[in-house]
Amino acid sequence: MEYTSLVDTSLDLNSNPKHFLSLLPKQEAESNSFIELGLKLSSVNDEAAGALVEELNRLSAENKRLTETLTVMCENYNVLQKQLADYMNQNPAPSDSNSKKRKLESISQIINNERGVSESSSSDEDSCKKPIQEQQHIKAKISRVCVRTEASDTGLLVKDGYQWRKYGQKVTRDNPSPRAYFKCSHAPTCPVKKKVQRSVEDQSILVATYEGEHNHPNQSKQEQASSGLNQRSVAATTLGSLPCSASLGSSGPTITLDLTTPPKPPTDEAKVGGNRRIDTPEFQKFLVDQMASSLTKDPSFKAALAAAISGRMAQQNQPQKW
DNA sequence: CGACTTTGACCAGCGC
DNA sequence: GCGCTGGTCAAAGTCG
Repeated sequence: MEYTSLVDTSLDLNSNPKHFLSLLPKQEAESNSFIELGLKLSSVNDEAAGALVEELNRLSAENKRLTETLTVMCENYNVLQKQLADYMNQNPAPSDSNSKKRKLESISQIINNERGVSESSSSDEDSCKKPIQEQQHIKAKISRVCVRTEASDTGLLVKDGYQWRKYGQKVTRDNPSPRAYFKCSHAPTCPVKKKVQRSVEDQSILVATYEGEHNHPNQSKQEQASSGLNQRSVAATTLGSLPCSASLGSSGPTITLDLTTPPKPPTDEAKVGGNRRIDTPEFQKFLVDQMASSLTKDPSFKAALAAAISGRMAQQNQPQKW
């Protein structure tokens, strides 16, 4: 079982447009830009387009670097898991069957820790740990999300679009920061629970552990969709409202890495309040960052772009009209 | 006044 | 069996 084979570490569809341009005939690729990939940005002036391309190139480079980092982490994970499997073989667990809840938790925590900090895991990730879980049954879907917050932000709030009701707080032994316990309060029957605690290594990172699956739609998305916003703008507005860099993977089946930390606008003034200086180059760059970040996270955008590209490639075989 | 948060008490699992 | 620990409950407090 290769962990790396289960994780798509590439986001090159959105962050490496050159890769797809290379799939096209050379002359076409040379004349093509991201604008011509169906994004209809023709109304944007050349300067803005150049900035966008430059930004995409920058994101591409960053993505590549982070992908390499993740690959190394995955390799380390595989090595550790192999060692763990060897250890388990040499020291078979006693057959007392009372599911060792805490033992399992500590094992998975070790594994998670070895896999890096800013990583969210999901049920698919759990399949990577099958040798362990085949021995120990896990009923609830457990996922972990790491969220970087402002250093000054001392709260334990992770904005993920759901409504949570805090029902407890504890100081745990292995971490001086208190752990907060939340239940999903949107639907009374929703069994999802969430634990939020600051990372031991980096106090600015909130580690949220989700247990279970929501049996209702995400409220914020629902509301915004019903108010006429499409998902892409929802993502943009959500990200824009977040004071942090978030890796959300609570409900999706895939591991989600936030490879582009949403940059803060150059001034708070540009970000909040009615005195918004939206015409400043800094704020426009911020918006570009936000949009690029949103687009890279949007699966539907990926699908649409893939469809556009494949459609475009299909057109290659026919007389070109554009 | 209802919803939410806080916080001490309680309970169950686990190791010794 | 006992103590430690994590998780949950529920009454009291807070807020809009």
